[in-house]
Amino acid sequence: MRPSRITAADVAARAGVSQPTVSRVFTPGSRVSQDKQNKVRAAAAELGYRPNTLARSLNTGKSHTVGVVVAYLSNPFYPEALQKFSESLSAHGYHVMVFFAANLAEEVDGVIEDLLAHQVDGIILASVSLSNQLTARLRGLGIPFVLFNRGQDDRNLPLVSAANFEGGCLAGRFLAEGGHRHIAHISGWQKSLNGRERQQGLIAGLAEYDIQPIRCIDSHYRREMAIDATRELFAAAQKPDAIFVGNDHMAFAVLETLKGEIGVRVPDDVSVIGFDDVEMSAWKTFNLTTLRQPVNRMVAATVSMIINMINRRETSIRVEIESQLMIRGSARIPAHWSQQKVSNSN
Amino acid sequence: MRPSRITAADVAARAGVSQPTVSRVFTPGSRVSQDKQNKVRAAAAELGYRPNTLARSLNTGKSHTVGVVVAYLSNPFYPEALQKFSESLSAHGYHVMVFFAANLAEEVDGVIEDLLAHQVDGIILASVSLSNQLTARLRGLGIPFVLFNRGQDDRNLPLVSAANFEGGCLAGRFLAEGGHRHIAHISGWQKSLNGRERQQGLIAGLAEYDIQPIRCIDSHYRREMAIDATRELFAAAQKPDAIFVGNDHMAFAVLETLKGEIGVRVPDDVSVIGFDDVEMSAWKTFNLTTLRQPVNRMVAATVSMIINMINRRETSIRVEIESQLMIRGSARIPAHWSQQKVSNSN
DNA sequence: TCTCTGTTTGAATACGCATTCATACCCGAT
DNA sequence: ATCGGGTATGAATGCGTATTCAAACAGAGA
Repeated sequence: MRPSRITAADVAARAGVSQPTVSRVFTPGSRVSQDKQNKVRAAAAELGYRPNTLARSLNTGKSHTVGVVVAYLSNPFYPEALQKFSESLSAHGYHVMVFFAANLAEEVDGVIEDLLAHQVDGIILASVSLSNQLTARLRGLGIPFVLFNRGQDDRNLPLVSAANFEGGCLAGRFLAEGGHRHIAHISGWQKSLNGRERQQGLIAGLAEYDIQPIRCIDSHYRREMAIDATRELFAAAQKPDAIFVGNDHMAFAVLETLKGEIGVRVPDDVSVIGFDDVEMSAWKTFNLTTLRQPVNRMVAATVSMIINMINRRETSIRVEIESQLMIRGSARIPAHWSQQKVSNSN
Repeated sequence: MRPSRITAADVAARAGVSQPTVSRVFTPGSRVSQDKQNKVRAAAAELGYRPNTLARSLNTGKSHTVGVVVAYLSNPFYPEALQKFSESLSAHGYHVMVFFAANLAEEVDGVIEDLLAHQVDGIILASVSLSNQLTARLRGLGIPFVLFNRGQDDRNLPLVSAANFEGGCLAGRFLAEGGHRHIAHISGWQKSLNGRERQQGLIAGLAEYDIQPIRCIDSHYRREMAIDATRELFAAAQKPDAIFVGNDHMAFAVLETLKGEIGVRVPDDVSVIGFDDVEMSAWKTFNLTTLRQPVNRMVAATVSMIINMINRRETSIRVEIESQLMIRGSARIPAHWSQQKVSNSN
């Protein structure tokens, strides 16, 4: 009644060979005479045999499984990334075990323990932070992990992210050159490196024009908080003429609030710039000018990094991918900034 | 250098007991004297021991892993569902292995083979169809599976879905009573049962008022096709005064096209109703009247169904969950239809 | 014909744990 | 003191595969 009743031994008996021979037929790299190989394959096909991955993993010590931990999926950037992770890892012969963990340290730790018990070969942490204790533990166990889109203070941790600081700079310059002078920032979580770097980038970019942001509000990458922040900005005496938002997900909420509730025009009265360039940003409804995080490239880099680490091969440990400004309609376009092309090799 | 160097035998040695005793300590249901139990737990803690799930699975025959196959994540209904699946299954002690498979039969088959090799205990197919050959195979192997939100012609397959026909009816009645007479349908994929049932429901609902839809266009649940369909509808002589759209994801595209491109007002000129009630539907930008598919309840039903099947317990095989009309602002509200409450137990 | 490489192959074993089975043990009842 | 019934424990075994290791074999060169 159990699945996979038929074992290598069954196939061996049917094919008139030994079990190890069957094993070798299904193990790339092993040599078996063409004759026996045919017999084995025939017998396997007739019986519907598939090698039991669990047993295989048990004595190779490699599960060919990668754990992907993600905080949440309501920001559409992560579904996009998750799907690409799965597809890319599958193409490399790895299976994906997904876990969700909000950024509570205990929760993450529990999930990691779970993954360890499952003997995953590697772990990808998408937008999830790791306690120092846990990174030490993982290192001690020699199990590779990569942070995706979420740096930490420890600059030695393997990381793939966009060039957040430069992106922030770019946003700042673009807004400054667009003639804005009262620029606010609805920032990503300031306890995440991403959030801080983008903010610092904005400040640096504006500083080149001797501008300081009129206000920076930490909205934790959360939609509701971004809405509140928007209201707050426009309740103040000095209202902004531009808002740089920590990610697209919040930027949508900001746009909505500006147009639907506050009643200002975008970009005529207020310019808005986001960060991520998720698919929705290009929708006519939002038409959001934003800094692209090239998901495909980021995922590819992460996957190749983790696979290299699993195989104990040399690999770069930190990859920062240039983020490109996608100029659309939500922010005034400075005269001499040409509309940049959308790269197809995102 | 390998992960999880320490085994039950190591712990046993350290605690001065036998390996089976260690095993029993970590196997709920087994009895061990309090004395040894303490010693074992202490030793395990000191050594950082975790039972190796692979080895455990190998001889229990249960991997405590469920495969979740999903077609794509660009429709936000699926990320929501996926996250809930993962959380719910985790809470029940199961791990989730995700796979993506477009609806090409070969692709799905390959993925399933992969899952079988991994000895998953059960499979959830979210919006993915199964070839007859494959369902037979799975049945033969005795491995449970449940179709989620995607029925097939074979009415004996385990399925959880919303009441699509009734939902379609409801949409039809609501539009008819709202005074619309030129009602079009931008439908979901007509090769999926969902898509057909919703359409048939609409037709039946309208029939009660002696109305026939002026047009039904199959847009395959695809955004771009929905946009084209919208254009097509308004290029015709007889333009619709209401559109029922096969899911929210397409409805957003329809709204966008109506307002931004065709230049009609919603709901003044045209009413729009969607299906799903994804989170975005409640955003002020869309404010979409739609038929709710209660994700939480659907996921809970699916999970309990699959777990019952895994444990060879009695379980209902088909669950159809009532879909509730969420009245918002994208469709004219008939006089005597009261604003329905949003159930919190979604 | 004989020896010597090089290739196939099977017997034995290990991977880490759960599970039978039999033994040792304990306490109360006789 | 003896016995019975229940519990706690360890030795042995098996899950399905990959991997030594040695034996069997084939062919080449002498």
